[in-house]
Amino acid sequence: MSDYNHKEIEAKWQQRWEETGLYRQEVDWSRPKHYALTMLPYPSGDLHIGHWYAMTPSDARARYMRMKGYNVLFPMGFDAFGLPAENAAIKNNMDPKKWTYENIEKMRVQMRSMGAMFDWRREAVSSDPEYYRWTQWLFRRLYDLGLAYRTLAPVDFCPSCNTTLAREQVWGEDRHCERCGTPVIKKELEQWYFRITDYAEELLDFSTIEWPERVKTMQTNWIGRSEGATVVFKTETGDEMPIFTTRPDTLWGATFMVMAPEHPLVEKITSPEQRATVSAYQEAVSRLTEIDRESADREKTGVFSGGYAINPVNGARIPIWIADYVLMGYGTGAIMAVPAHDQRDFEFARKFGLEIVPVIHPEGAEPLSADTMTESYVGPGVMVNSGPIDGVPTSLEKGRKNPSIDATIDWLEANGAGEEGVSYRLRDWLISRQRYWGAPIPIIYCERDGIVPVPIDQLPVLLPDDVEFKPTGESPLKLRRDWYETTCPICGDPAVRETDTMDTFMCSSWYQYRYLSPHYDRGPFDPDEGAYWLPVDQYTGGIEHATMHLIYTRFFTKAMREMGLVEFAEPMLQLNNQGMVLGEDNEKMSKSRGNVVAPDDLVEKYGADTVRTYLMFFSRWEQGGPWNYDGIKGPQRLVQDTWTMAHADYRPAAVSDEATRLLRRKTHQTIRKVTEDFESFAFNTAVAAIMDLRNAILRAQDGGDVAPEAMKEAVDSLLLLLAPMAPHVTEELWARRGGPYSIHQQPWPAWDEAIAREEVVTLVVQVNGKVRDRIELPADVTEADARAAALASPAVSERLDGKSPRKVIYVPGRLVNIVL
RNA sequence: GGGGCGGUGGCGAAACGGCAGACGCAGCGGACUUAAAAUCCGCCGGGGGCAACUCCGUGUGGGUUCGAAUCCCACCCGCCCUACCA
Repeated sequence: MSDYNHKEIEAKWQQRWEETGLYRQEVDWSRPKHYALTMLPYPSGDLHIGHWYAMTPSDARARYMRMKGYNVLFPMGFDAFGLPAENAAIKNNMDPKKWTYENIEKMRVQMRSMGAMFDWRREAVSSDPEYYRWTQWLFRRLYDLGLAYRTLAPVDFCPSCNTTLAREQVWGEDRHCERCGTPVIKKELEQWYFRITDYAEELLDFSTIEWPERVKTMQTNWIGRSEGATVVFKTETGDEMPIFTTRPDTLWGATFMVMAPEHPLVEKITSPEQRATVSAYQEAVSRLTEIDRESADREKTGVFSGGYAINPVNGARIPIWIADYVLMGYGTGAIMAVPAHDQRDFEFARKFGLEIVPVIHPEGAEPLSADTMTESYVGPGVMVNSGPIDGVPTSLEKGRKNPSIDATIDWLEANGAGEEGVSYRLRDWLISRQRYWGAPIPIIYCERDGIVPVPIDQLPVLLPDDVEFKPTGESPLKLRRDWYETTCPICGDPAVRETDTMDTFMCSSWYQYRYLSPHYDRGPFDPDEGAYWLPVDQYTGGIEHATMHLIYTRFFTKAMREMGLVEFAEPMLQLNNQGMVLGEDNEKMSKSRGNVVAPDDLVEKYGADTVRTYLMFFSRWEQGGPWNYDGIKGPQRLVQDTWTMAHADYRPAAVSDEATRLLRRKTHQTIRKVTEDFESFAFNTAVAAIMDLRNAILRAQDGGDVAPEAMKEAVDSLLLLLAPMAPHVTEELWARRGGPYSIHQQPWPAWDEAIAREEVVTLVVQVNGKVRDRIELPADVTEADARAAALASPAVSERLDGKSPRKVIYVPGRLVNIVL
C-alpha cells in the first residue's frame, strides 16, 4: 500500500474525467432527468470558501442523484458584468473586459480543483456577446409585450459635474458629490423599467414550488399586498386626486390630505401665497438621504399647499398638505389623513394644529375626544360620525372581513366615489444603469421616430472596447462618438444610442436557460434541450438573494411564458439555501478582520476531498457557522482511514456469524441513513453515519472474525456512500480494488430492510416519566410481554411496593412508562 | 416599529413528543517512540457516592402531557431582513 497522496490522486482523476468525458451531460429521453443548479458566481478573481460551501455540497447532491439513476445536468458559468470590474478599471487604468476575463480564467482553474461534475462545455458567461445578444433580445421581447417602459425617475445628480451619480458616489451628511464637493440634487431622468408589478399577484402564489418557508415569507412581505379601497377626492382646482387606504371606513374622519413632495399635482394645487414655502420644502427634501427620509422616528415635517380637496363621502372641504412621510412610490403618492385613527397622521395633526375627528367609539369605554387624545385609536369599536355606516361595528385593524370596511366599500361603489382596491409594496424594476460594463440597452433615440428598438437582426448591440475611462462624469459610451451616433432604423436620419446598460440582475434572471445551449444562435436556448431539461429541479444558493434575484428570475420565467418560450410558470421547483461560513472568531470573513479562510491553501494541504467532506460535516448546511482549522482533522482522518481499510489484506482467522451479522446490519443501516440524509440535504449527519461505519469496519478488521464477503460489502458500500463527497479518493480506491470505471457511474447502494433491522430492542422502563431501568427484548416482542417484562423489573417492583400501577404507557420499540 | 431565524458539554453539533449530547474537534490518562508528529487504548455535562446507584441539567418563567430540547404563552439575548407602505 502506498501512502495517500491527495495531490497526485486528485490531479490524476481530474484529468482522466476530463479525457473520458465522464461529466458530459446529454439529452437522453430514455432516462429521467434532473436539472441541478447552483447560483453562478461573480468573477471577483478569487474563489473563496463561501463558493466552496455553496458549490461542493450541491455537487455532492447532484452526484448522488446521478448514482440514483437520474440523467443529471449540473452546469456552471459566470455573472460577469458589473460594477467591481469598472471600479477596478478606473483604479488601475485597466480594461474591465481584460480584468473580468483574467479573473474568470483564474476561477475556472480554482473550480476545477473542487472536482465538481460541472459540464464545462455548457459554461455560459454573461458578458460574452453570444450571451448578451440574447439578454438584449429578451429586453426587446419584453418591450414588445409592453413589459418594458421608459419613464422619469429621480436620481442623484451633481449640478456642477453635470452628471448622475451612483449612490456610493454621494458622500457625507450634506450629500455632496465625491469629486467636486457640490451638494447633489435629485433630478428626474428617463429610466427603463420592467413591469414586474403586473405579476405581483401571481408572484404571491408558491403552490407549485417547494421553497423554504423563510424565502416565501420574505418574498410575500416584499411584495406586500394590502387590501382596501381607492377613493377619488376632487381638488378645488378640479383635479381628481385618487388615494389608496386600507381603512376606508375611517373616511368620515379624514380632516386633511397629504401629498408626497414629488407628486405631479403639487404645482397645480399650490396657492400663490404658499408657492415659495412649498418650493423650499421640495428643495430641502430632495437633499435628504433615503435613510433619513424614511426613518420612522424622525419628527414629521411638512407645509400647507394652500389648496383644498372635497371629501366625497361628506362634502367636507379639507386642506391639502405636502409632507415627505408620504412616499410617491407607494399607493398613489397621496393620502387622506385620519389623525384620530392613524398614528402618523395624529403626530402630524398635533404638530401643525390640524383638526382631529374621532369616528370609532371604543367598545365599553368613554367616547374619544379630540381634545384629550394622546395617541391615535386603532382598536375595535363602533362607527360614529360616519353618516351611512354609523353604528356598524369595526373589529380588525386592517383588511377585509371587517363589517365597517365592507359597508364602506359597498357605499363607495354604490355612490361612485371609489372602489375596492389592492395595493402592493412591490415597485417596478428599474434596470437602467449609468454604467459602461453591462449589456447595452438596445434602443435608439430618433428626433422623428422617438424611441426605436434596435431591430432583432442587428443584435447584439456590441459594447465597444477601448473606451476611455476619463473621469468626466459622462458615460464612457457617450465619448465613443462612432458608437453613440448612429442612424434611425426607421427613417435613416441621424440618431443616438441609449448609453445606459442593463442591471446585471437581468443577465442572471435567465442564465439557467442559456446553460442548455450556450452557443445556440437561433434563440436564447435550444428548444430541444429545453423540452428535456426544463425546468430546474433543484436550485441551491444563498438566502441573500431571496428578494432580488429569486423574484426577478420568477418574473422572467413568467414573461418568457408570455413569449411562448416556456410552458411553465416557475423556473425552479425546489430551492435549498446554504448558510454562511464565518471566520474562526465567529464573525463574517473579511480581509480587514484577518479571518479569511483560503480554500486554495486548504486544498494544497489536505486535498479537495477532505475540504469538501469537512464543509459538509461541520454544521447543518442551511445554518452555516464558524470555520475551525482543528475540526478538519476529523474528515482528514476519515479519508485516511478509508484509504487504509480499502487496502487492508483482510483474512479472518475464524468467522463468527454474530460478528458478520453485526457488520452487515451496520452497513445496511448506514446506507439507509445516508440515503435519507441526501434526500433531505442533511449532509452533516450523512458524514457522521459514514464515520460510524468506518469505526465499525476498523473494529471488525481488528477483530478478524467477520466473513470476507461481509467485509467487502461494508468497504465497497462505504466507498460508494462517500463518493459524492470525496470523489477523487473513492475513485482511486474503487479502481485499486478492481471496480469498473467509474465509481461515479455505479448505482447507489440499496439497503435490505431485513438485514438492517435490529433483532433486540432496548426498552426504557420509566416510572412516572423517569428512567429507572433498561431491558433488552426481542424486536418483535408483543405488547403484553413487554408490559410484563417492565413490571417485573426490580426497579419497578421496588417502587410499586405491592400496589398496582394507575396506568402503563407502552411505546413499541421505545419504552414502557409506569404511572403510579 | 414590523417580519424571520436561532440560543443544547470546553467547541462544531445530534436527537419521528419517548434513554439528551450520536458523530467529530479539543482536553486528560496510558501505550508505542531517544524524542516529537502520526497512530492505538481508555476517560470526557455538573454535583454526591468505594460502588451499585442517585440528584441536577437543553437561555428565563409559566402551561399542555403519563412523558417536553422538541408543542403553547410570556420574557431575555444574538444574528439576518425590512423599515413613515397609508
